[in-house]
Amino acid sequence: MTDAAIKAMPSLTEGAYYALRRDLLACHIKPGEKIKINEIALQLGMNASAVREALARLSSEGLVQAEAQRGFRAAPVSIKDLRDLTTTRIKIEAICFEAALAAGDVDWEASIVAAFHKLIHLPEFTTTNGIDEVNEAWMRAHGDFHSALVSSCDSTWLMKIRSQLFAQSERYRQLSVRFRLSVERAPYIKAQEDEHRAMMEAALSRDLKTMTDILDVHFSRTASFVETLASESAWP
Amino acid sequence: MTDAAIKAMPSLTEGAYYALRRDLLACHIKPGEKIKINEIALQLGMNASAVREALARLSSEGLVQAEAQRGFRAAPVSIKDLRDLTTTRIKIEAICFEAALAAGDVDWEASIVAAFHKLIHLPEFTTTNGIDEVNEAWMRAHGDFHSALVSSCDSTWLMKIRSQLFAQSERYRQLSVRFRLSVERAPYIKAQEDEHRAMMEAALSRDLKTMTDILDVHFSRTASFVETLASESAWP
DNA sequence: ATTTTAAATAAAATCGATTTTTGGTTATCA
DNA sequence: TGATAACCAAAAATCGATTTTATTTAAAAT
Repeated sequence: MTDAAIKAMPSLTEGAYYALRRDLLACHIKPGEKIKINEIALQLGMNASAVREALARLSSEGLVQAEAQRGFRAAPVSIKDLRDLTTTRIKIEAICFEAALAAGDVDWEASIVAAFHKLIHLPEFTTTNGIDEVNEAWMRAHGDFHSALVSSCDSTWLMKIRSQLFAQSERYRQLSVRFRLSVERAPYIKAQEDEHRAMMEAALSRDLKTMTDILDVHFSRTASFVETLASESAWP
Repeated sequence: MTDAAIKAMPSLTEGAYYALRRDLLACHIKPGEKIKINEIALQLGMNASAVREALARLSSEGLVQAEAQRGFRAAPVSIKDLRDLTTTRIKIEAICFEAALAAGDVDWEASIVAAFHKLIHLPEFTTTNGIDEVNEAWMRAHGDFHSALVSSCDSTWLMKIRSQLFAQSERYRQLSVRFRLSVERAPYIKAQEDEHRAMMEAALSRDLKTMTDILDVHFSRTASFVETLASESAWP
């Protein structure tokens, strides 16, 4: 987030919140890393209090950990947490989709088709000077596609829970692409695209069972891809 | 929370957090009510910054609403929200219980039996000078019983979500007992006790289907009891 | 050489004061 | 009279400084 963008926010605290959130999701602040309040405040050109407040918010969301008298650190990652997160997401997303199905009309269907169309026309990864990065635009489109699938779900609470879990998993995904890859990426990308298409079709044909099955495969496969990379770079 | 208890907390912010949380759950701070930071700070004998930080945390939990430049207010209540919350809780609690069943051993069963035993020996309401209050001890025992039912669930994420929703619904329950009652309470209490017993039995006999059915009835009935009272005192 | 104690440093937590914004009130003008 | 503008008090947001706590480093002692 640029300085100008931060100043344009409704408040400095909010600016700090979004800036930190973005850095945390992008793993620019690494999992488990100490967050020095003064450093961040200096960096964002604001007072420490505003940063503290933003961090307090993020701690309730599970993106940072707060420990009394020793400040804040980026929430750690672990295989155990990734597995828990994944199984939980599968269940929550299925419930959201069930509700979405019940309330979904033709506009909902159209939004899925549109989101899918955008998604398949973007590359997932870009390679600059031999360094792999997730394509920001793809990331957004991917999030939008999954959101579209459940967008007609009218439960505020379910959607809030869902987006919280989604943020967590984004962090794991980001983490995985930061490492040099020994695994071949092409089949992974192919499988993912197939699953996205199958999800769209399941939604359009209002097939809950198929959708939940694909969601399970989709989330599980992504998680095990992340796990594979994790095992190579030794996190707990 | 007493002053001494606040000072004993690991930090002032944490003291403010728990004090505010308790007041919010007890509806001592009424839904939608403006929270004046300086007032709270004065009241708790600490600086406004500490209070702000606590409020920031609570806003992520959905117990308070934050609006830039116009501070904080207790999260509002509404029939719509209560209904959404209730259906969401029914689903989440069912998932938690399913996981608990899978991992539950005899210790788990014992903890349920123990929690139930404590619960039935406490009165839900106490009447002091004609004013109804929820019995603090019953509240705790009730929470403990429901926790016991899912205590063997090993998913950190599910349990975190569950406790967030539980806190929200406690607030609605608290709200309901603050009003003079036109509805007869005895049948409500009887139904509730029967359901608790049925839940225990369903857990002990490892009967998922029965449990989810009772959870549905239990949460729905409690919610409609709250709704009945709400309609008499006109909240949205 | 390793553990214990003490001092120094760095960071977090807290505070009191200042600035900014808001919401309400009064005054002014068409 | 009704709308607009200027003012004012209250509250929120932000800041800079102080106090407290943790961590590191150095010194002393076993």
